[in-house]
Formats: sequence, structure tokens, C-alpha cells
Amino acid sequence: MSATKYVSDFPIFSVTADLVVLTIRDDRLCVLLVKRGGAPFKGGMALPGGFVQASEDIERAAYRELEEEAGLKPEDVVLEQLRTYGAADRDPRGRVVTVAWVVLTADAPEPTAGSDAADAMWLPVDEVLGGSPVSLAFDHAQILADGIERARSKLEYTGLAAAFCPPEFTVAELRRVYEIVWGVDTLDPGNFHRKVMAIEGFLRETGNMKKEARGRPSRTYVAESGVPLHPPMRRDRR
Amino acid sequence: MSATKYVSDFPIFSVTADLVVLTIRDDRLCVLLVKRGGAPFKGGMALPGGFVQASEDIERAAYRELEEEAGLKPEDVVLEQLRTYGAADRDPRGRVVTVAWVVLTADAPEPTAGSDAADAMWLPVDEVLGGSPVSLAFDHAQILADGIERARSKLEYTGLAAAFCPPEFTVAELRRVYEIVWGVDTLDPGNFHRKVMAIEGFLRETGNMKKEARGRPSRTYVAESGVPLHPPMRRDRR
DNA sequence: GCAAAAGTGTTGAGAGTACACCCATGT
DNA sequence: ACATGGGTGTACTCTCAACACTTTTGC
Repeated sequence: MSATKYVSDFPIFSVTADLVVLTIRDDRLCVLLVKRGGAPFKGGMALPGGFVQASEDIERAAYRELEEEAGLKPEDVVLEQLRTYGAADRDPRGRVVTVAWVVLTADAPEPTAGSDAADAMWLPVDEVLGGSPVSLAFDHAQILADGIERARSKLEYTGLAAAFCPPEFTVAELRRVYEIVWGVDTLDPGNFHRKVMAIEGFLRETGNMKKEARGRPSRTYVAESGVPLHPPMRRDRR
Repeated sequence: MSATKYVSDFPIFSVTADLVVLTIRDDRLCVLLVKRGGAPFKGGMALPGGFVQASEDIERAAYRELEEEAGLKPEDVVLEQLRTYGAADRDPRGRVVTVAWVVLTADAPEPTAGSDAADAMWLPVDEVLGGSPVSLAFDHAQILADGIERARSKLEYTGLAAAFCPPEFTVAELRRVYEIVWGVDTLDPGNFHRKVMAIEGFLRETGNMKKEARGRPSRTYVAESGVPLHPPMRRDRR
């Protein structure tokens, strides 16, 4: 850190932007974690993130950290604010509040490639939060859990699932996203196809086809907008 | 202000908690606004709120401001975090980020009663944001709009509507809440009654009755929990 | 009795599910 | 030919909205 001192008439806070970066790799929902290089929690795992600079919009800081720590550019992702965590004792360094963001991406470059945090890695979320959970620094386990729940519920009533797909994708690829994120066995392919095609303004046909290893080639689509889905894709919660 | 100076190694932020306090008065959705007593925007209207103290949880600060500026106690309200606004230039005093909260309440005491801000008042939201909108300080117009939208959508899939009702209420009172907040003409009383009674774990009958000016007396209920509604109460968005 | 509001019954339209079936490709 | 996944058709179920109707009060 620099020797510069900052002075204020008001109680002093520092603000960080922390990121819950989610993607799908090998048919599993994965989150980007970094190994901390300094105190506190040195060597422990944490969400990527960092301090917001003095004259930087918080959202801009989130995009900057995303590029620095994950090598992801704004046009590769969907980013939205999750919530702010501000318990007085959440950071041993002092009074730090963090604004957390959920980031969805289809691009999943191995994060070691030329980034600040060479110790970044993708881990399946069910391993991080599951039976023998990975211990995360600060309150990051809570932030991660909140971020995953946000992503799950957003799939229901927005077209956000497309953010996990490449720019041009098939209905089956979109269906896999729903199955993986919701953790359900199999959505009926026929019904899913019809349902998703019935939603106005969600998918636009490209005219291209994509051949898989087996079976009939499928049409490809691009997501049209971020508008709410009508009707929504509801998950069963009996 | 005190003469105390605060010093830090990190970029300095101040953090405020701002409140979108909503209630229903005279069959209209109303928001609590205060007249600012100091610069900037002195004399202008703003959302109630204030600085978070140095060792105070942000949520606790929200409850404190709620009591100081509106005379409302935690048990009288439902409070939930809305989002954080952190544009670098949003406050002319310096780098201030605000964590905004949505507060729903049935109690609507006239706010002048013994509070810090004797200049607080309830205003109908459609007058504040409508045709000739009231000008609000900072980015508070945006915050208010976001808060109202949050309240509207929360009515669909949570039992939050009950927060606008007294502790013991009738199905008709609950129905008025939906009509007023969503701005719809009339929900069918019969269908609404059946729908709301079909939701597990939402309403518990008290055994009491309430007589209105006219018509058959109705049973009264208390809201049972904050659990999600299944099935949800969906609003039409044709 | 009449008006008004609570609450119930009935019915018809539409949405969702299960599943049969056809289509287009690789092997 | 046959296996595989894309995509469509069909019929049954369930939900929901419209609205008729009964109940219980005040006037």
C-alpha cells in the first residue's frame, strides 16, 4: 500500500466490490475463486474482488476487477448487483463494506492466463458449499450462497440463462443450462422446446444449424434482449 | 459536525442508509419524504436516511434512522435491502455511497410527532413520480422508483402484502393492498379469497370477526410467516 | 325487504405435462 | 438399418378467471 493518508470528517469506510462469477464447465455450475495472496486469510480461498478506487463508480470497479482477476470483458458477461454486506466486524482490517455482484458467463478461460491472480480457479459450487464445504474468507460463503440463489431464481423470469451459453446456441444447450443450474434430472425436451419458443422476444433464429456428434442437427438462436419472460419458466418447488 | 478527523490508508468513503418507507393511507400508496435541513439540496425533498456510524452494522443503521426519522420501531415494519448506489459523483459532499432499504408498514403515524425531522411527510407515490414529479435530492428519484418496483414485484411471490395491514386483518383489506400497490381496478373478490386461502402457510385464522360499515362481517387473520407463496399471486403484465 | 360485502359453486378457456411420433443426421 | 437427438402432435389434467349464487350483516 502507498503511504498516502486519506482524511475525512465522517466515519471512514472502505468499499470493496466482490464477485460471484458463475459459469458452466463439464456440465456443472462452477464459481471462480482465488487464493488470497495477503493477510487476512492469507492462502485461503475467497471470491475475487478488491477495493473501489476513490473516484470510481462502484459498478465500474466491479467490471475492472472482473477483467483483472478473471480476464473477462464486459461484453462477455452479464453482471448485476447482488447486495451489500456491511456487518461492522466482517473484515478484520477495519470498516469494510462490500458490494457483491453476480456475474454470469459462457466464456470460461482457464483463469491462470496472464492475470493478476494466477491462483484463480473454477470450482463446482456443490463442492464448495456441499457436504464438506470449502472454507471461504470473510463472509464469502454467505455471499456465494446468496449469489447462487439469485442466479437460480433469475432463470425463472428472465432470459438470463442465455448468459451461460455462447452467443449462438441451440435450444438443447439452453435446456442443459436450466437442468444444471436448477439441479433437476431432465426437463422434457419437447415441452421445453415449445415453451421457450412461445416466449415473445426471447430467442431469434439465426438461420444457421449446428451439428452435434449424433442426431439431427439443430437450429441456432441468439438471445434477443434482457426483457422479462412471459410466461416465465417456473421450477417446481412442491 | 464535529472537529474529529478520521484517517485511513485506503480511499475514503462515507456510507449512508437511505429508506424508501412505504405505507397505504387513504387508499393510496405513500412514501415518507423529509425536507432537508442542511446543504446540499437544503430545503429540498429527500428520502429519510443518514450516515452509518463507524462501528454500526449497516442494517442496524437503517433501523436507527427509521426510528429517528419516522418514529417506527423494528416490530412495526418489514425492512429489506434494496440495492446500493455508488456513482462517484452522486453526492457533492464527496464520496458517499448509499445502501437503500425498502420499508413496508401499516402504522402511519403523522411523522411530525417528536422526531428529528419535523419536516417529514407522507406523499402519494404517483404524485411524487407522476406527471409533474416532485424533484428529489441526489439520485433519490431513482431509488424511490426502484423501491416501488421492488415492493410491487415482492407482492407476487411473498406474503409481504400483509406488512401493509394491521396485525389482524381481513381478506378484503389484503385485497385492497394488492389493488392499490399494483394500481389495478378490482381483483375479483371471490377468486382472490379462494386463491389466498389456498396458499399454504400464509394466513392463520384468529377466530375473531370484524364488522365493516355495511355487509356481512368477515373473519380476521394474521400473517403466518415470510415464506414464499405457492402458488404465487401473479399480476397481469399483458 | 333491500343494499352491500363475505364467501362458495360452477363452468369454460387456456396452460402445462406425459408421451407418442416423425425428421435428419452419423455410423 | 438403426441409434440418437431435434422437433411436432395430441390428449389429458390442472389452474384460473368469470360470474352466478348463497350468507350475514345494517338500514
